[in-house]
Amino acid sequence: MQISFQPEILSYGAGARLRSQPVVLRPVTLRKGSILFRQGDRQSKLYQVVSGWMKLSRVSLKGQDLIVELLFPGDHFDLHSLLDSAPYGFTAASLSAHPADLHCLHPDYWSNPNLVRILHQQLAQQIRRQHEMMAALASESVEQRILLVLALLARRGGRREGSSMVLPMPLSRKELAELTGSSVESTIRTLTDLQRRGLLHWSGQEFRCGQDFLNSARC
Amino acid sequence: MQISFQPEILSYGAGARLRSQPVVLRPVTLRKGSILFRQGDRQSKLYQVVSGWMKLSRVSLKGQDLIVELLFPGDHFDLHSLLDSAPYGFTAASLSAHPADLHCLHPDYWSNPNLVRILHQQLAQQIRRQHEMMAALASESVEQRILLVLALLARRGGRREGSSMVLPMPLSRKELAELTGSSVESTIRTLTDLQRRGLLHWSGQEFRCGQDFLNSARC
DNA sequence: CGGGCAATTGATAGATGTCAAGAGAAGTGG
DNA sequence: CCACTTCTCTTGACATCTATCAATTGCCCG
Repeated sequence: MQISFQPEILSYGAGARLRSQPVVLRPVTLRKGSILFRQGDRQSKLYQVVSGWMKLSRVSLKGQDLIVELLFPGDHFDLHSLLDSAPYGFTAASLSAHPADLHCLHPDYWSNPNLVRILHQQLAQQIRRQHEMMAALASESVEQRILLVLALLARRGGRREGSSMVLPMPLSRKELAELTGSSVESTIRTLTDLQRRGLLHWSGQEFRCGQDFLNSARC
Repeated sequence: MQISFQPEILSYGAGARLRSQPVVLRPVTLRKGSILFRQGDRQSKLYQVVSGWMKLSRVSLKGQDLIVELLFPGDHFDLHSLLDSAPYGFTAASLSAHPADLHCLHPDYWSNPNLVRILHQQLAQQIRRQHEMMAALASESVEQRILLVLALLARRGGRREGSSMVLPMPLSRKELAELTGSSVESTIRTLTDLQRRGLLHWSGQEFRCGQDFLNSARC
């Protein structure tokens, strides 16, 4: 079952049209779980997520994957590989359970002031989310880290239903573990524990939990 | 004893001189361990580290501090608070054992293309370091995380002496713990363990270790 | 039908946080 | 200059969280 999710594709304003150039170079479609580029690749392009979700992940010394960033419709990547021209520090792929549609943008994005403003905004928010995740990884329990991810998903794709929140869970258990920096087993144990305590319910790819429960993830 | 450390203060090129405006608005001097701004403050200025070290830290839910970024002479901050105009997400302070000198830069930095290029470079490197640290926090031991910090200090202020590296350790044990996301006790235990195994020696604020030992921290 | 993968549960070991206590260093005030 | 306080650094004992290993189930896909 596909989760409906209204994309917030941003318009680039008059700047692009005035120069009568198309901003979108070409569309890209990814099957579920397929890789767009790999850690170490050298080309640096600008993509925008149109539908579906993308994950940016790196492998650690021990061969474990860590999802460094989760991308939603409207998000651009990779912003910082544009700033320096170093090779990609991570692998970009669609989530294992969902296909994704992307736009590969025209290389002269820097001449479009509207787009540049959007990119700067997204870059700053990305850094803030990373700080939050670093703090959580450093000093909080697996439960708190999962809560943080749930709060993120609620912000980006959740809807209220009475006093509870319904949020999409496009991630497999393995991906959720890679995003929270814990093992699959610990992640599952924590989820079932939350369900047993009546704080969280799920069916298929939808999670449901109390509003105040999510708020306890605030930093 | 003060550690000598050659600052790599970058020149801003002809752009600033051409407009015959001074880039440096005013100098700032911080005593050891004093706070420049706090998490939640709303003013967003651009500073450059001239001498000494700065730390950017945030407090987690449990009241623990985590050092999110360590700044060396030549580094600018806070770059991403300039991009959006949200309040600071962390507290900026000099290290507890060293004073620091800063430059508060003129607010029209965006019109200086040379400076913008430098800022973009530093921003990208900062994000890459954060990804590295996130991966380390998620899946590596305290020893590996300390090694990562030592490698960083070696890159930024170390010197070779024969086959071994001598590197400055401006951080107190507490700060080193906050930077590696572990408790002070675990940090100390790991350090003494490394010394007992003959891999690391220290006297005062200088650490000495083998080159190949540091290389084992590479990702 | 069979193979492979995701999800789940149990048992166990190991790493690390927490608490407690003491030594040393540094700052402060008389 | 000396007592006093305060903070950092250090070590030990212990509890607890979480990774790891192992095994089972169920599902999807060929």
